[in-house]
Formats: sequence, C-alpha cells, structure tokens
Amino acid sequence: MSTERRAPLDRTRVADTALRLLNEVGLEGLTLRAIARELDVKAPALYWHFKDKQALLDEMATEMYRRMVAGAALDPADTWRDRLLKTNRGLRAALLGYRDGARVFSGSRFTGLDHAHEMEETLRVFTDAGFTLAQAVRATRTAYAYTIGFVIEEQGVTPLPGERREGYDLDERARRMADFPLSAAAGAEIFQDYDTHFEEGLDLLLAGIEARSGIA
Amino acid sequence: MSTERRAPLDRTRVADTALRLLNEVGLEGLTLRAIARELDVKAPALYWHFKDKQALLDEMATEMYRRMVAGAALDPADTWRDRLLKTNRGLRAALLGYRDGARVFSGSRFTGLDHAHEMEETLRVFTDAGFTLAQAVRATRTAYAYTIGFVIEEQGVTPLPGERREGYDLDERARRMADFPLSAAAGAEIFQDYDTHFEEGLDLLLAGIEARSGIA
DNA sequence: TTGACACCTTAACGCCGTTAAGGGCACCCT
DNA sequence: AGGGTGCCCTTAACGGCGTTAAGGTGTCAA
Repeated sequence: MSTERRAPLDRTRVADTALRLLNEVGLEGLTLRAIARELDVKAPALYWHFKDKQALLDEMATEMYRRMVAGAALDPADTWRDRLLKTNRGLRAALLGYRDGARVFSGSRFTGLDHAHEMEETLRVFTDAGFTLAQAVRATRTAYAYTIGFVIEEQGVTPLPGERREGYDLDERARRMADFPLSAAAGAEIFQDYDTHFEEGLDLLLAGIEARSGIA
Repeated sequence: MSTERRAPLDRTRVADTALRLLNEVGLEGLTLRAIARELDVKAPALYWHFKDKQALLDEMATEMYRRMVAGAALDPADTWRDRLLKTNRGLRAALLGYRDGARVFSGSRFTGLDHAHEMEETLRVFTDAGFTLAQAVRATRTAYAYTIGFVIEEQGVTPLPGERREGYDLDERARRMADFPLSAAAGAEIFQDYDTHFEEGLDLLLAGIEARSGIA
C-alpha cells in the first residue's frame, strides 16, 4: 500500500513549476489544469494558494525578477554605466530564459517588495554619481522600457534562443520588399544578431544619458 | 415586412468594429462572439473573412498603423530628428488611442506591405543625412523598442487617458516603500506625467544617436 | 474525543475559439 | 425559364478554459 504523501504545495513551488512548464508549452498553453497536472494535483487546488491566475502570473514575474537579481552580481561600487549595463543585460537574459518571458513579465506586477532593494541601490549609484533623482529615474526607466520593448520584439521572432518563429525568413522578406530596397536590406539588421543589436541600442542610450547629464 | 439586408462584411469593417469595441471591453473582453454581435452576425461568420482570431488581431494592428501614418504629416524634407520625433510620438499616440493598444500591437504582425512605404521613406531620410543603413536601422529600431516598452508600461497603469488602474496609488506606494526613500520618492517620476517623461526619454535617445554618429 | 483548520477533490457553470454541415441568395450559362 | 455555382452566413456542436461551490480528509490542539 503506497502511502506516499505529496508534500503540500506553496506559492513558490507552484510558481517554479509554472515557469518550467512555460518553456515547454508557452503562455497560451500554460493553463491551470496543465500546471496542476504537473504538480500532481487538481486545478482548483491552486486557488488555495492564489486568488486567481493573474496572481500566479504575478508570482512568476516576481520569481523571474529574483533570479535576475541573483544572477547579476551587483557591486555597490559600480559606476552608473556598469550598473545600467548589468541590470539591463541581466533583465534581458532573465526574460530570454522563458518562452514568452517578456510578455509574462510586462503583463504582471510584483508581489511583495523584493524589487525595492535593487531599485534603491541603483538609484543610489546614480545620485551618488551626481544625477538628480529625476535624472536617475529617467535614465533607468528609459533603459528599462527599451529592454522590455526590445525583448518583446525579439521573442516575437525567436521564442527561445535557437528557435525561430515561422514567417520570418529573411530572403523571402527581401523578395516581398523588392520595391523598397532600403527596407529590404534592413531585414538583416532587424531580425538577426539580437545580442549585438541590443548592445548597440543600449550604447546609444548610455551616450545620450552622458551627453544630457554631463556626467561621464 | 422589413427586408432590410445587412451589407456584407469585409475585413476592414470587421477590424474597425473590433477596434471600437476594444476600447469598451479591453483585450480580454474582445471575444469573437462580442465582435460578431456588434456586427449583427454570428461568430462563425468571422471565419469567412479571417482564418482565426490572430489574423483579425493582425488586421487590427495594421489598421492602427495606417491611422498612425495618416495622422503623422510626414514631410520628405524632415530632418532625421524631426522624423524620429514624429514617428515615435505618432506611434505612442496611436497606441494610446486604444485600450491595451500596445499589447495588441506588439503581439501582432502586419498584413500586407503598407508599412514598407513609411519605413523606406524614414530610412532614406536617415541615409541622406549621412547615416549608414546599419546606423539608421539601429537608431529607428531602438526608438521603436523604447516607445513600445514605454507604452506597455504606461497602459499597465493608465488603460485609457484619464483612467487609472487600481493599485497604483502614489501615496500608498510611498508608504509601503518607506524603508527605501529614493524608490519611494521615485514614484512620482515613474507613475505620473507620462507625456513629459516620454519626451525626456526620447530626447536621451536623440542625444545618444547624435553623439555616437556625429551627425547633428 | 472532539473540534478546528489546512489543504485538497469532485462536480459543475458559463464562456471561449473553432469546426462541420448546410441554407439562402445572386448570378451566369444554356 | 431553369439549373448550377459560389459567396456569405447560420445552426449546432466540441473540447477546453478559468472559476466557484460544496464537501472530504488528515493533523493537531484542547
């Protein structure tokens, strides 16, 4: 008589499992029944731990953020440039770690206050460097919006690193756009080499922040 | 005997109606049955005009783009700065015109090649000004990513101009973050005055493009 | 021993996107 | 005039979704 009893669920275990499943089935396949099945439980059981599906997605986004911070190696002595590069590279890497990561993340809100630690530290780095608080917020939020927008576009083409969504064949696109030569040639600069292009865009932003603030 | 016969549907009429309905019910309430009801038709009728719901969303995104271009007053003699400002202000305005506009837009792909005209023209403005094609693409796509990311965040707080989603009360947020003074004070710089802040972020980008390209 | 509480199940509801099958009407060919 | 053809739509139904109501089971304290 196997009396193996499953350990009771908790929010973290559910969110972890859901994040793992997300990579297999994508956001549209991420149903409560599928998550529950993975946890060896029935779907309504999840309602004991989360008030609705959005609350679970919020916890998933929060967990993504925690893992991003954990992988970022933030140093209190970072320059503002270091910090802006680290946080946005880290954010992109975190989002790319999950299928539809950017959409899940940007459609959710953090539970708790974990993120405030990192925000406070980053704003301190900037203000210590001579930025006003308003300038610091503008710089960091602008970079944040850029990164979110960039990865949403990127994952529209490349759901997971290595995979490519159909309908984005460069040659075929170039053929369709034969009447628009610049646009046709631009395909290679838009739908490829996302790593490089992300860095270049981030660098444009850094240059602008430096130019407008006068802080090197 | 009222023999009033409804004019037959077409893709444009469906997309127009769906866009109007979107503002009333939001993306999650935008069901095929609701759209069909609005058109005085049953849901399966829509499948005559679109192969599935995503195809309809794609048409909606394309229509949003058409309206954005129509409202932008693009001048062939624009400087690259004019052009970057006009297209991104126009894009933001177009997205803000619909509840969940940025999410609908960024989750869809254009039908047809209408957008190529504007893209070609804008790339020409940049290359004529002395940018390489790669630089031109980087500048425009970075701004595009920024704008998409910005409006997604913005509409997470402000679904439609004037409305405010619950849970974003500034005072209450500041109280919760009392232990993180910079972050608490940053609320006013993050969740308010989106028009101004969008411009400031865009300006940072312009400064960076100028600094890195050396083109005034 | 009993009661309270944490955690989960069973059953069901109303809604969703989508498909299969077929009906009516306009038009064209003979 | 009559019969076919194809467009545009309806009716009916399917499986699956998020969610709720009601109730069961095990654990632990009184």
